[in-house]
Amino acid sequence: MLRLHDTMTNTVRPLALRDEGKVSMYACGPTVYDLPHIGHGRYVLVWDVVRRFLISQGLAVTFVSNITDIDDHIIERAAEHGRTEQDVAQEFEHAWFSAMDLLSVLRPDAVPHATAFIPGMVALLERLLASGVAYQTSDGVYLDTSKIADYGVLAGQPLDQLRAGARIETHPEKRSPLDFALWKAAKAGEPSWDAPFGAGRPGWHTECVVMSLDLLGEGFDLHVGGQDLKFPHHENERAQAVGDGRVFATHWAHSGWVVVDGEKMSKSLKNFTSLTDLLARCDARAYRLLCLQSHYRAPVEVTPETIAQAEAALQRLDNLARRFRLAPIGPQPVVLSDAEVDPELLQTFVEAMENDLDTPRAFANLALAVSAANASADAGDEEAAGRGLAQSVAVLLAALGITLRSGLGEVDATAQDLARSRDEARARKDWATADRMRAELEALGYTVEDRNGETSLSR
RNA sequence: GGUGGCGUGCGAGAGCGGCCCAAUCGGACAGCCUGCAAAGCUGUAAAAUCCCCGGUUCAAAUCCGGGCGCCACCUCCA
Repeated sequence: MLRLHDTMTNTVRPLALRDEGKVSMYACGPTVYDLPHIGHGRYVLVWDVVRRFLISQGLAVTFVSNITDIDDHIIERAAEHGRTEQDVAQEFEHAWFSAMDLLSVLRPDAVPHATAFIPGMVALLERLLASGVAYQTSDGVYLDTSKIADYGVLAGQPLDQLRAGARIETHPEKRSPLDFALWKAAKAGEPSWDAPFGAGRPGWHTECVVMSLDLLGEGFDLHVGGQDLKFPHHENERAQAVGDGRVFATHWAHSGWVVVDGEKMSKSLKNFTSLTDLLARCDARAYRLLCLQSHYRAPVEVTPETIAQAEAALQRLDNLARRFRLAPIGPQPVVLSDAEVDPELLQTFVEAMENDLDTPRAFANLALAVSAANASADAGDEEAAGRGLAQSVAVLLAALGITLRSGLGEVDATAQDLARSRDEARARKDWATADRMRAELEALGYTVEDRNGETSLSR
């Protein structure tokens, strides 16, 4: 079983499944008020890899990830552009999923929208108010964090320290600076929903509890997200569930962030690139590979240079697929028990992955297999051991969400003729003509390689 | 102020007590292969303080203590 770092216990421990053979997993999704940026891409890739790996091991994974389609940013953006909140949310949700598709990130099994779960949230708040865990102020409903016994477990610091560090603007009606808004009372011109405790809209932390518990049930297996969601967001989600007397996620995992020149990529530092822009400029698989080559909890440096390095590494992998004429696998998930994979390679792969998702080591092992496959082909063993290894590499990469491209697609008639003429020229040792034809083919966008004395084309 | 983390070749980035004179990828150079290429393989240089100092140990990049430097979280943030 996969062993993952658990934020709550600060240990690496095996996933303990509520139902045998089934994994229930929740990731906080985007607030759709702007284009996704590279940091979103990384966390999404990390958890997609986890999900795919669990599936590859034969587990039935239910993955839920929400869309926050109402919040301050969306309202602000709508007001700026004279549009409705719904309109803004739809635009950026569309941009989000376009990017996800380019990245080969599997769609969640369910994509709950906050605005579709308001009644559940209202019901939760009524219960929390009734039991005294929440209280009402003139501008909404707040959670009384002092009523939550182990508040602060995810933050990993003592309560008084959290309070001391709280730099939130003072709010006279809040009982503690740590208390957070569950419901924001309606303001003129802003969207709102009716509720017994006054019209308004939900606070950010409220949606995820309601949606995750609704769709996955109490005590679901794994709640994931970026490190910066640990506190306050995840802490506050959990506080509401605990305050409601319910068992929340039993395992919490957090991924590291994207860094530029050693600094976290963020909007305020203006050092971010939108994911949409990145994917327009590079092979989306390269970004996945770059993320795979570092550990998911460590920061990863994303610059044009590191992307170019990953693209070069990918090229070598694609070359392998071309050499052995491998059929593409993916992007749908792979179940490894159904695939033919070199047993030794499979074992090292699974061992690395199960060890807190050691993708760098898993990839290093695959790279070794790539060399071995090529070497045995060089030795004239193209159809036996070499091919089996190459195929195994392709399967395991597919299990990580990377589909190799052989580039051996349709070659049009002109190119075929040229290739044939070139072979004739080469047979006569007319190198000048042959080289001119090679240049022509390259100009047409083909990669030209001589294989077994014949011109081999790919692109 | 508190909490967590990090510091490994030219770049990225593993390793977390012996198998490390430090994986893997990218880059450089050379050889083999090729008519020449491309692809590929092999090898070489690159970390002689694995930030520094001290300690534990038969054994430390890895553990402990102390420095120095950097980052993040404690506020919307993946």
